[in-house]
Amino acid sequence: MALTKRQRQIYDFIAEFVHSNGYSPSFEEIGAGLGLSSLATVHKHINNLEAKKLLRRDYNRSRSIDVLPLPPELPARARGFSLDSFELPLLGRIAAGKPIEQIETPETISLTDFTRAKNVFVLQVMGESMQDEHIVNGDYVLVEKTESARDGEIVVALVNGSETTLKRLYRAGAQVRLQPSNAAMQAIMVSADAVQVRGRVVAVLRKY
Amino acid sequence: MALTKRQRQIYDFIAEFVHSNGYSPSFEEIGAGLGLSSLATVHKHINNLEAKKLLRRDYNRSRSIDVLPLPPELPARARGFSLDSFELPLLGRIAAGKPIEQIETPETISLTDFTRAKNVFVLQVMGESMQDEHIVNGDYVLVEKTESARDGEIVVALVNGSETTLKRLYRAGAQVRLQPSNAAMQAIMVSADAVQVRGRVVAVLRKY
DNA sequence: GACACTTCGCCTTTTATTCGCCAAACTGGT
DNA sequence: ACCAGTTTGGCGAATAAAAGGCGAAGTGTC
Repeated sequence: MALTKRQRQIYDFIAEFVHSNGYSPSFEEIGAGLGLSSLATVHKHINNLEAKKLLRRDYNRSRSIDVLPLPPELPARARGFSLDSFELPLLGRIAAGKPIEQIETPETISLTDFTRAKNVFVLQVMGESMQDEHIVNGDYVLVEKTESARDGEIVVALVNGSETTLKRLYRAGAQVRLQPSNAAMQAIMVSADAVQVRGRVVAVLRKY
Repeated sequence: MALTKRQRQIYDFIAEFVHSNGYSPSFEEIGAGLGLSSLATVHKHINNLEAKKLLRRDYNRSRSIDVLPLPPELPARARGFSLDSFELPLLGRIAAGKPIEQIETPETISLTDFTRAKNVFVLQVMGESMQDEHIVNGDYVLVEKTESARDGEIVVALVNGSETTLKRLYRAGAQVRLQPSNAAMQAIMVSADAVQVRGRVVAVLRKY
């Protein structure tokens, strides 16, 4: 009993609404958000979603919708994911205290840049070892799988076949310096052949 | 049994009051804080919130309201993924010096969380005003367009109709505190009606 | 006896329910 | 490939019920 596209949109809209407002939307707001002019339509959708156990609500109660968790997700591979346009408008630049500087030619920022290569994976960072780099506990790093890295790049490295770490890599002759980005921590010097590069960090993502 | 808009405001007001005063408000203070002239109205709201297990109090006792915690919000992961979504494998967690902790059930991290609402735009951050937040010069912030924001969220705000800034927003009665995340900078206090929220930051992205 | 909470009746606004009707999208069978 | 039947998605309007609000009089604590 899977969701239809439209049901999916309704569910997403409600979940998003609750997430950002802290209370549930009225039928009218749902309709407005999805371009529906009749509350009857909204009502029908809500009933369907309730029957599918994705929402719960009290009869005739205003704003009483509770969003229930979706059933566990299928592995991404099994679904065939599309790399369709994944672009967000880049509206301008901002600095505290100054108005937004409008950009003449509206650019977009594409998140597909990262997947084009198709050998990108994500790691969640624990701890504060990269704090001087402004990468903090809980952040996600997008890592491009590669065996080579250039000097100064942040890499995921396997040291002595056992420890995997996230550090900046600098070559120094036959040696390699793995430099953490935390003033309180020490760099590690190891011979080049004891280090295997697993990938390099191409982006950092933090969700609020 | 979700909250209505007004109930949410009442709850937030009481929680904020207790947080900043250390004791709970009288019905009159609640009424004054929310523009209610009748204590009967306040009373009704308190009863409703009590029925929803968000407050607890003793019958007929002054200032006896206890604020109960809100039910936990669904984690983003449990909320959304769309079928044409675009996801990257989340392989594990990493902390400098420790091996990658493998995740039992390979999760994925979805970037479509951000586009679902479809009213997301991007701003590039200039300057160091958010450095304590680990948002630095050149980073991109993904901003969800919205007029309302909850306490403590990072928002894009228009102040006095002219200045647009990126700050954390805290309500304090009829005033609003805009808090920069840089110890060297001062917070701004302005009356609530001089501030327009343009959007709230949902994610930070940094490209290398 | 203050003061703060409670209860009552009544009103307005907001929100949900339901009914009938139609179009488009899927489903299964020859 | 086509037809029939079912589900899904959609409209507007009339109806009904919560939710939000008021003032005033009553009641319980300190």
